[in-house]
Amino acid sequence: MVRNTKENAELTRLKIIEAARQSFLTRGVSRTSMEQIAAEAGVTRGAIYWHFANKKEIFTAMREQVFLPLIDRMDENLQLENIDDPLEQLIQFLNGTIETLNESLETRQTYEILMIKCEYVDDLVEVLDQMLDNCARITEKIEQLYTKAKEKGQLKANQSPAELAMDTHLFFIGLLHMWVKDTGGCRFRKQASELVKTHINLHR
Amino acid sequence: MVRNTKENAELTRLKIIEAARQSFLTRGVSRTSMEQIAAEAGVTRGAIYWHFANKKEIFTAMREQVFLPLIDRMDENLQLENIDDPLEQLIQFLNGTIETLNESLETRQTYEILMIKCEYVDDLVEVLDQMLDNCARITEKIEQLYTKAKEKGQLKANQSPAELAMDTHLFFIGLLHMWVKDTGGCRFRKQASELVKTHINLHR
DNA sequence: TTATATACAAACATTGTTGTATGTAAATGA
DNA sequence: TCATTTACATACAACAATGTTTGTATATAA
Repeated sequence: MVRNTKENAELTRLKIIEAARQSFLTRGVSRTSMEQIAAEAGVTRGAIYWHFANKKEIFTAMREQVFLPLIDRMDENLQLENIDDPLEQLIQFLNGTIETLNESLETRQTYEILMIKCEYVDDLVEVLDQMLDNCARITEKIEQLYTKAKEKGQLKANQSPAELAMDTHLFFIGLLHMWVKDTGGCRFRKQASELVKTHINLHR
Repeated sequence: MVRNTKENAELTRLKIIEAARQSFLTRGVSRTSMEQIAAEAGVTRGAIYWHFANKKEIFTAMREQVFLPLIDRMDENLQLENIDDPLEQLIQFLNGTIETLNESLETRQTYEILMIKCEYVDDLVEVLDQMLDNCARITEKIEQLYTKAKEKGQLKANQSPAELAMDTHLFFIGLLHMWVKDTGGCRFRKQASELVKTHINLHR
């Protein structure tokens, strides 16, 4: 059988992405060859070059598979109307990300690849820029929550929402990095959500 | 001239490391070939293979050039005797790292390579482990400082030094990452030391 | 002063990798 | 039903990279 149906074709496309993720994870993005991805997916390079122009396109597809839904989730999760406990909302948003990491293998693996199995050079620098933009958006959202919290008197005095948001955001970036690098699973992964609560409570 | 003196040989060794750093920075560690490093250093691959067994050894040498002195600095900078303002000491320690990044090009470049131009696979995973160990040591030091601060009544009540240390450490990891990724230099690099002060003051 | 080790350069052999071009059977549309 | 895409597999060409080997002029030590 040389030609598959449309559905099967989409299936092999997904198989290729999955195979790429596994290969990226064990060999790193640069050192992974198309041949290795093909072998892992049980197809030939021909199939890959049919679905993707090059390795970067597979990489992008893999990334979007995880991040497009995540961005959607963020947008709906951080609606500002009808919030009666902004700080609790913030905790749940941050811990929601941790939860996703815990529950979804592909999310976990993709984060790990993006953080420590990928070199941001040439065409991939734009990916970094996108991630920075995303970070800026998250900081804004956090700041809005802190503003609400301040209005409701949840915060200690003399703390500006902007400063708090930056502090929380940097904390969370650090936490995510340690969470991902802690592949042993002992030091950070287990207590991550506790750390989030502690952090927010420092601002109460 | 085929054979150099000892001194000149050491000089070419350094030239090779420097060339590697430049190449790693622009092409990433994996995509950098020995030939490219050689060209950048103005020597042949023969010279490189004389001084180093492979690319990983160059990488390690580059890393040690920056991190061995840095660890020394940390050890002497965080002596616990005769501290009368632990929180101020902590601020100065953290900002000292920021300062080093600002002043030393090679430190800056090495950090950037380690963070976003390097894939931690195979033999390089041990490098990650070393970095995690180092992180743990730093957290300990920070905790000791917070303990001192608590003894001196510098902290708000009901905050454990261990929790504060973890919070500060994660904050700082996040800050360093954003500092490095902020190659434009606008968003984080300029206000980094202000952010550190703000963060610590949140605990006062 | 001479033998030997040093600090490389140059050439070699092997293997890996990429993109493309070609082939082809089956699915799909008219 | 037949022409045309589609969804791949296979083969090809060209290059890139690595590690090793060999060659060699010169420091250096004895």
